[in-house]
Amino acid sequence: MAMHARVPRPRRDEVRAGVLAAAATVFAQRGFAGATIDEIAAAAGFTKGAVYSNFASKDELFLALMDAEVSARVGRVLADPPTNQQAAVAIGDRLAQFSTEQPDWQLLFLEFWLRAVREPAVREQFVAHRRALRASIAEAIREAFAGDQGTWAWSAEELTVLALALSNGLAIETLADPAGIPDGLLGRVLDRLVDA
Amino acid sequence: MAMHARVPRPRRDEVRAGVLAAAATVFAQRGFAGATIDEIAAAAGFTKGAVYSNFASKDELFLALMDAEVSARVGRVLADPPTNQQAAVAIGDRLAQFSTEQPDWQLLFLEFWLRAVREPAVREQFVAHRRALRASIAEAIREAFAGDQGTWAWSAEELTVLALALSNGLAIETLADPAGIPDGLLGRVLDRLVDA
DNA sequence: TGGGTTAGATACTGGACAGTATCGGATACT
DNA sequence: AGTATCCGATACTGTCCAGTATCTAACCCA
Repeated sequence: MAMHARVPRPRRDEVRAGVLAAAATVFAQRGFAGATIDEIAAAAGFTKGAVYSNFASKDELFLALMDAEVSARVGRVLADPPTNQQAAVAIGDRLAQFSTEQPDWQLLFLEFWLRAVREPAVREQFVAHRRALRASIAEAIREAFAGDQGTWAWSAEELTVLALALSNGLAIETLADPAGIPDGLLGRVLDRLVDA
Repeated sequence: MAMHARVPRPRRDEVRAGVLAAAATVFAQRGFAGATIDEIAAAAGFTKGAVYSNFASKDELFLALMDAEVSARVGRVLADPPTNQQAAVAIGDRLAQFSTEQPDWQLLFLEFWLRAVREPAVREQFVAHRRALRASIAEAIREAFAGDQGTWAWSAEELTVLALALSNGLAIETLADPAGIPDGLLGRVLDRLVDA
């Protein structure tokens, strides 16, 4: 007669979190279409059943993932706001870090973006998140440079858009061809852009 | 006895060109994975057989498409080179036009990029194209600003990378959320970057 | 003009995968 | 303890689609 070790079942939210984490890496590695629910489940140490027990569909899993990831980034950009003249550079470096430290995220971000452009439901969420992110950064910039903005060629919003665009654009070039792109370019550009 | 109208068969290169054109729109609309050979063939007015008669696989079709598209862009960026102080702005505007006039291509470009990051064979071609493009633009910049470079904060290569990154980054933001991004930003930034 | 060749059309195959139906064991409540 | 409920595992289904085998009409050259 076999002994049965008493193995408590993982709690539901642990399962959900595990699936989300696995989904992040698998989606990033394979792309949305290339990723399979089976692989995501296996990577999380579960089976397909667990995934469908927690998420209604592949799309919903994807959206939930986007929700979680973007919220986390917004938090990181806002945390510990720089308050001196180097704020723009600091923000630039922080943005650049996202890409270099976690290239997976850059891939995921573009996957989100591609789906957002093609599917209205995804797009709505994406745009909302993106605007929130921009508003947060613009506010941080405004605070950091309080009283100084008259001398700028840019509004805080424009500078935000530029920083994000540069960050993403450079990340794209860098991820595909690291050798071709000089380091620290983002910081230098931002510095020059805010240098009155 | 039925009459047979004499319908000449389209020439081979016409078929190939038609398939490539159809592939551009279908891939852009559906993404690489979402696009089917059947749909591409139908959009071109042919059947799957015609596609496989001209291209060995879906991957090769995609690569051929990128080849054609990128070559065309390089040509357009280099054609009629601006030779005055406004060169950077002109180049910036020209790049921005690509995204606004033909958003489809921006989608394709990113789709291709995602594939390049994930698949070494694709990546090789991508990097080669990208470097050729950068070299061409850098050369054009150098010619346009001949004798003037000593005063720059950037090398021609750096300026090229910045222009491309800004172009792509801004296109990403704009395509997802046109309302949130001011017009003409790219030109203004480039102007400021080269303003000694 | 006829026979060989080319190239696109048609019909089919095999595999992959999202989603579902059902099962059974763990948990929770009395 | 006994019973109901939850939730993940397992097994299955239906569909979609890349790629292929085969066919045939148009092309081309002698």
